[in-house]
Amino acid sequence: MAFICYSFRCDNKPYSLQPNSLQPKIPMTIDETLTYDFAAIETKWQSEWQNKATFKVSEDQSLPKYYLLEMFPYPSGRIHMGHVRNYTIGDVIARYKRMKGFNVLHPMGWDAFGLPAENAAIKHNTHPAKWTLENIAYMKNQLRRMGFSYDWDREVATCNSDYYRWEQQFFIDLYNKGLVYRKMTTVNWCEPCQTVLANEQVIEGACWRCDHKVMPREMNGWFFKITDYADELLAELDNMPGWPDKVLTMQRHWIGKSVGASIDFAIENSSKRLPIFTTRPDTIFGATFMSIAPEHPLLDELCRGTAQEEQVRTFVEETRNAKQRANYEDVLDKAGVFTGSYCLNPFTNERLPIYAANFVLMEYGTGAVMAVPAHDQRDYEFACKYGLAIKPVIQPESGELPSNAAYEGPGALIDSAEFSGIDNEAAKKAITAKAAAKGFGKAQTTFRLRDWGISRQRYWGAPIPMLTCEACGIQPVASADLPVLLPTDVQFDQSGKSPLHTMESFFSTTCPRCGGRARRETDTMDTFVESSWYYARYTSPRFQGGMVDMAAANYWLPVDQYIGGVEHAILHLLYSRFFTKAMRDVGYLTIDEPFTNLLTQGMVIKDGTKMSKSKGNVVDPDTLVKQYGADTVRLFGLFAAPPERDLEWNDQGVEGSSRFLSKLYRFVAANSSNKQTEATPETTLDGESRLLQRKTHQTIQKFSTDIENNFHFNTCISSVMELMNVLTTQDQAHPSVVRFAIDTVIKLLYPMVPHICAELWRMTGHSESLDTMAWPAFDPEAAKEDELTIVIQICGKVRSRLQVPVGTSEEQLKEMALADERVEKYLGQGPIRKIIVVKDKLVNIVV
RNA sequence: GCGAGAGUGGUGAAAUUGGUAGACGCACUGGACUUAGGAUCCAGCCCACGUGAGUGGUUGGGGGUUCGACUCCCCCCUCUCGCACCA
Repeated sequence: MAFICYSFRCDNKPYSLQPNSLQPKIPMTIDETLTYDFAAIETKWQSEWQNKATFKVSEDQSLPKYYLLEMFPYPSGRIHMGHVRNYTIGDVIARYKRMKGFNVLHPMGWDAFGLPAENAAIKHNTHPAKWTLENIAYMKNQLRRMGFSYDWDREVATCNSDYYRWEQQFFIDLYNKGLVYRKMTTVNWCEPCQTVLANEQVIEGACWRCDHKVMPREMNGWFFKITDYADELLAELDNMPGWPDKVLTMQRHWIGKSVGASIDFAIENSSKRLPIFTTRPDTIFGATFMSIAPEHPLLDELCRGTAQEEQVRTFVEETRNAKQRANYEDVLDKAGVFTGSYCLNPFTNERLPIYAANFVLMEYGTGAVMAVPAHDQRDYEFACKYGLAIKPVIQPESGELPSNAAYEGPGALIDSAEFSGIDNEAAKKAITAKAAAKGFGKAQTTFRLRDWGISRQRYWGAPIPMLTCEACGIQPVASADLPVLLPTDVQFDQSGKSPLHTMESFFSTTCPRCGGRARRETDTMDTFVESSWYYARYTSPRFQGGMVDMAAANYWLPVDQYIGGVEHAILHLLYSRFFTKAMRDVGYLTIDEPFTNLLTQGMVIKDGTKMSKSKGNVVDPDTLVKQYGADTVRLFGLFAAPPERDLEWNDQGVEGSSRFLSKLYRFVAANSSNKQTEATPETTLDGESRLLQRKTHQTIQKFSTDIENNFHFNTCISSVMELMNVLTTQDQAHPSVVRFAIDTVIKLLYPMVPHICAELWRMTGHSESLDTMAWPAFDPEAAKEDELTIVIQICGKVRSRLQVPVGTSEEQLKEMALADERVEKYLGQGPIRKIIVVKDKLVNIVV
């Protein structure tokens, strides 16, 4: 093939061809036709994709479907490198799956409700809707500029009433099913955000959004009964091989199932009973006292009139203050106080003093714990501090009981009446059974998971479709009255308090049941409610008959591949799983789980830490795209690290990617006259032609394997770089082989860098669209090596190498190895003990 | 404290079932072409010794299994993430 050489000079005069070996193999140019003008190319193809609606999809029963989804962004103003990485990974998969013959759903939308909009509105004296919509317009343009292949016809913005009205309907559906309830309880309050947070939104004791310490507060709020699904949410995790173990583990832990028993202890001189939950009913004969939470509702009654009453009240007050002061990491020293009352162990009738203890949590179990200091470390420490009895009832199989700690391991029961001698696991069942038979206990499973509190005291969210009638009490809004529109004519004050709370035109309404005066709920829903079902809405985003059109949902769902940050391992991913199950039970969906495969991509970091404005290490995608083009930015993000790992941003690395694309462009452009040649390789080839042909097929194989194997795009790209290195140096190869190699490179790289590939595809004379091209297949025969390098080891150390034809027998290899000069040199001393031959790999001679 | 994951050149990272450690990049060094080079091309590039051929060492540290270990087992160190007295 001929190489055209131009110099890259300001005067633009080509220099003459030089015959020496230093002659550039790749032409350099600023000639208009050969310059990689990424800006023009990218704009051109983006317009074409948009004008031709290339990525618009519909339900086509004749094709296998593939639903690819990336976590939709919050329209904060501009996209950041994390978005770019997330969406690039997704786009590669979407384009790749299309080439593999799938009908690919690849939608995009906006998680558009939320606090930043409201705060920005207060600060700039504008409206959250305006701020949000402007951000969406800007960011959408940024995404277009990246060349992502979305079906924009399915775009969804959750702040649109067309979206949230169905969420309100669903809220009512859940209310009617008893899966929504209202209660007064201690909630997590974030003062700067002026709102309540769900447990999942409290990270290390602080607000997930503003990082401010969360304080307890007594409040009324609406709850989703996610705990009704705790068992299913947990059990299904065992059946989700497409999710990373890390996420499965985190969810298991969060749901936190404990199997045990609840047992009622009678209170002395009272008709009331004190129920406890324990995972160790086998140790009940070792209970020597009772611990209850300072917030326990019976505490007041237990201490009233006793000598200890004053002390108890002081203790409760002090504990509350200490908890408020404490930091997340602090474990308070165990402390407690005798209440003055006793309860009775139902198995022994022993009197157990009841203590209020600061380490007992009211939110878990029953808020009361039977204390077995011999077999629980916390109780042990407490007993030591207050001089309470320690009574061992489990004997370890071997060895003695520890003298200065609780023994929490297995063993046989001792001093436990008729259960003595029984293995403790068997005793758990036997003791629970007896308690149940006698009517003072039962087997019980307790979860760590709490119900999801979704009331938010802010404005910019979906109104909760409930009201309180003066006569009928709490009522859902009538379906016919939906949506409950979020009013737009509102005035904000600097405090952040929601204008809805004082807006009579909004909250003043009538009861759908009796027509009397009623007050609307003025809290709005947690924005995580919107993101818990958007993936379902994308299947039929304009459907006016409900949340989803079931036919479309049945075709597309579940999501085949979901991609997003691991920070949502619990929050969003747990809520979405719950929503899918609840939607199924209401009758909107038929699936059990929303996301078959989950890819949690790593963070984009720079200088060792996550990019953030406060650290001043952010890289702006716009600047990069302007400087290098979208394809280069995409390529670098894919090449620098595998998707699940953190990506260290490196400006010089971006240069490298840019260089590679320029080189590719120049090379293909220089060879684009090679149009007439058939793109099929000839059957018998030799020399450089054979070498290039083999490398091409090997690259298809390697690339296809790596993309299927956890989307390891970084090694995919290196394999194409290797092919390019061969392609640009083997200038004696037959034009048809070169042509085939070039076509292959373009097809392989297309999902990653679609603009340049589309351009080169056309430049090389193809009339069909690359967007609908099939993924290249490789010929295993053509990929086969003729010769192999066999390593010769002596005692495991590499001493020599042999070039042999493929298929050389083990015997031959052995002979050749022993005949090798370099081997002889090493075999001077000692007899050969053994020779290990690994076919096509190595010969190891042990002396 | 409990749970999960990770430690490989100057650097980002590669290494089928245990079988040539460091592919592919970046940075760096030398050279070519140049008025110039931040473009492009050629070459070198794990460490130590040696002009060289070569020799020895090297995947956080220490042991083990094996003909052979980045890979498997045990102990230790460091880092990251999740959980936070869950009875």
